[in-house]
Amino acid sequence: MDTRYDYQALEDKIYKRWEESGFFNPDVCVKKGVTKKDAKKFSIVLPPPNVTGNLHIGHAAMLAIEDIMVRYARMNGKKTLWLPGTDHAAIATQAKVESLIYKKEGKNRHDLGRDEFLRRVEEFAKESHDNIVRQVKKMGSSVDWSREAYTLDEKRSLAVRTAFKRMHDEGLIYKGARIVNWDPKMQTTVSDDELEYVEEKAPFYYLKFGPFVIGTARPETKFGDKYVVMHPDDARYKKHKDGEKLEVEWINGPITVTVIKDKAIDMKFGTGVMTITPWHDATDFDIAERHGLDKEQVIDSYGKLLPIAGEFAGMHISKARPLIAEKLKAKGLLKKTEEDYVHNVAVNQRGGGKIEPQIKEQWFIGVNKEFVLPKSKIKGVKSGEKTTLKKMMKAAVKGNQIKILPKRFEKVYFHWIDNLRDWCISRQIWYGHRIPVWYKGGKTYCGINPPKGEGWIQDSDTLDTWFSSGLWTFSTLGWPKETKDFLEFHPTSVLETGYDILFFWVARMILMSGYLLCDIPFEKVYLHGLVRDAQGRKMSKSLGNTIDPLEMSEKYGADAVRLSLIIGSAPGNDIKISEDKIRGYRNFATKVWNASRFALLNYSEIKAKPQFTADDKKRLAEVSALKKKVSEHIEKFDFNRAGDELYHYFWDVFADKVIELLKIRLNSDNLRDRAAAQETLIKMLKEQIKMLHPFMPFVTEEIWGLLPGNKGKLLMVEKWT
RNA sequence: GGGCAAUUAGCUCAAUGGUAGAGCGCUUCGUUCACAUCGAAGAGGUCACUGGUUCGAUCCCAGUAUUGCCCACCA
Repeated sequence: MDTRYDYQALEDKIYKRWEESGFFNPDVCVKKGVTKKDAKKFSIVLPPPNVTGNLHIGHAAMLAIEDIMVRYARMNGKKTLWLPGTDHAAIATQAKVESLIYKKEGKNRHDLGRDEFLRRVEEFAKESHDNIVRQVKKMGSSVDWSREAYTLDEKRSLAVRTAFKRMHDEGLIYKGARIVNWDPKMQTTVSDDELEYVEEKAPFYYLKFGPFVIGTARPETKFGDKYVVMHPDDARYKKHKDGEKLEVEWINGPITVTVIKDKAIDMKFGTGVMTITPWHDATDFDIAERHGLDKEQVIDSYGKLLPIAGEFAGMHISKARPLIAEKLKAKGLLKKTEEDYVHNVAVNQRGGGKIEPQIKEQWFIGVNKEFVLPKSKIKGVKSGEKTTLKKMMKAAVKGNQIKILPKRFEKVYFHWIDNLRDWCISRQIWYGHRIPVWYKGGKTYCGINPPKGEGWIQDSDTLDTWFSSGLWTFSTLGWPKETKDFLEFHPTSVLETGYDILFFWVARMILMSGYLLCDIPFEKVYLHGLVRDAQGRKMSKSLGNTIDPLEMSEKYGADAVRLSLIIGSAPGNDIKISEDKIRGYRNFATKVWNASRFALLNYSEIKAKPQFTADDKKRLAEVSALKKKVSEHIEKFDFNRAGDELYHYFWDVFADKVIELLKIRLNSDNLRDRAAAQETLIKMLKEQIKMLHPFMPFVTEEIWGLLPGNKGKLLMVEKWT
């Protein structure tokens, strides 16, 4: 046994042994007798990484946490499935490939055409996938590769089309002209959750509008204005009655406007009066809907003004804005300009442009539309009783059927549902699941397979990537077929992911599973924090503070990287990491190795019957007590404390005290005493190696195989107790 | 505007109703003895502040301050 633990040489070899054993697959475990046939299940799906490139340190944290749960469950005799896969990440992947191609060849997707472009994306996705698989393996993740899935593969596509059709036929999915977040750069809609707000400084104009003064940062939207809105309780405008008509001199001449009273107006903001642009603003759209007002388009999909803008038609809004302000000024309509007004501008999170709200024909999932669950397994939703997606999503968590940990995120979840609007699921991008709807003449057909007959044209839109992710807990198990896997492993035991995708993903899974299966997708949700640098800053390429888990694994071993991501951060809190911290845990791995080496060097087959001292018994009892504590912590998802206890017992007590005290007795002439010392040492070590396995699987597996009586055995399927 | 969290050693963070812990850093000493990727010893903290509950509060409660995050909104 070498002085040093050579993780570089060993980790890949160990992973290969695990893979070849087949024990990542629960069926093999049953077949080979390491798991009982009727054992309880423990199932978890891997949150599929996007095929946009490499795994980052956040993925490593996720893999470490999940692997601890999975290895613990497996060692406890559960029928354990950890199902891996990757996500096609529609818009993110398309944006990435588009930009790569543009940089390299100066071409955009339209230059290449849909087929060729998709071929390129697939090529990129494949490479990215292979890379991800390599990295997942490198971290020691005990996932069942035989069941690997991709959100865009054939089986998952069938699930998507089936889900779409069922929701479409129920009327939950509908096509409608509603206001959406339009990204003029990517030329697609994005959902509310995909927006990011950035502060922007812009001039803020106060304009004379008949007897009123209105404020705006966007004069370019004002061409179609013909309604002026104020709060019904606003005393200042009491004399103006709802529905009153006024003649007003405006940008391109006199217009007739109608007074509207609506409670959405904030009396304290500006003058308490505003004009509305229903086509280009969500709040305005809602007001217009409430009062049945006309909606007019002013800006086109590319951000250019339409003929309604008169002389400004065809001009891009960014260019037109100052010119319009000038014209207003010349006409004496501009009362005041506030420079450097700070407001938030919505931007497409996925590398897109500034959002221009537009009214568009899109596909939506109606979250307030009533339907009936035939055979509800969700507490709080009765079979045959009317419910809505919103109500159902709430009920699943409210009844404690799904537990979200840490518990504070339950509130966040409820709050999000309260604010939820219909989910826009269509995207005008090419990479993704094509909407399973076909048109011919005036006819529309929605089906799992294309309609028979000539001349049908499929809807050109694709689905929001989260539509397919929402099905992940069961599409990966074979749904819509009632497979053995599906019956055995669904609902899954735990869903573990970062709190940043609680809405995007966790909530959508509850929605999909609830409607399609009348059941919950998972029993528990454990949310981990975001990984930050030693100063608590977000890791980003521009800050240059990223820590690459692969590079760190090469340098210090995957076990060290895993421990550094687990220990020292409380559940749900952000995880701080630094190279120093990783080095610290590398030292621990070396410590474990050396202590084991010492135990082995001092082990011999002694015939004498060991005569244990009171101290020996006390130590062995200590280790049992430790196991109890560690088990409790793991079951409560408190991996930090479990790891911390193990670390300190091993180092401070076992290595520094116990071994030192046993040294004399290990050379004793009293054979019975010597045997007792040896036994105590090996037993304590074995127990600790076992307990450490979920946390640092590589070094412990290697040591296990070297311990007496373990030749050829695999620690990963040893019994925990 | 609403909500959530944090505030503990030089730095980054844990834990706990009974005069505080770790990693890294720092100081001193120590390598024939598993390990210098080490060991031993040590310095370093009115646990943000103010009240309250309690025999006792860093921990529970209320308030204040600062920081961070989430949601809504900014016409």
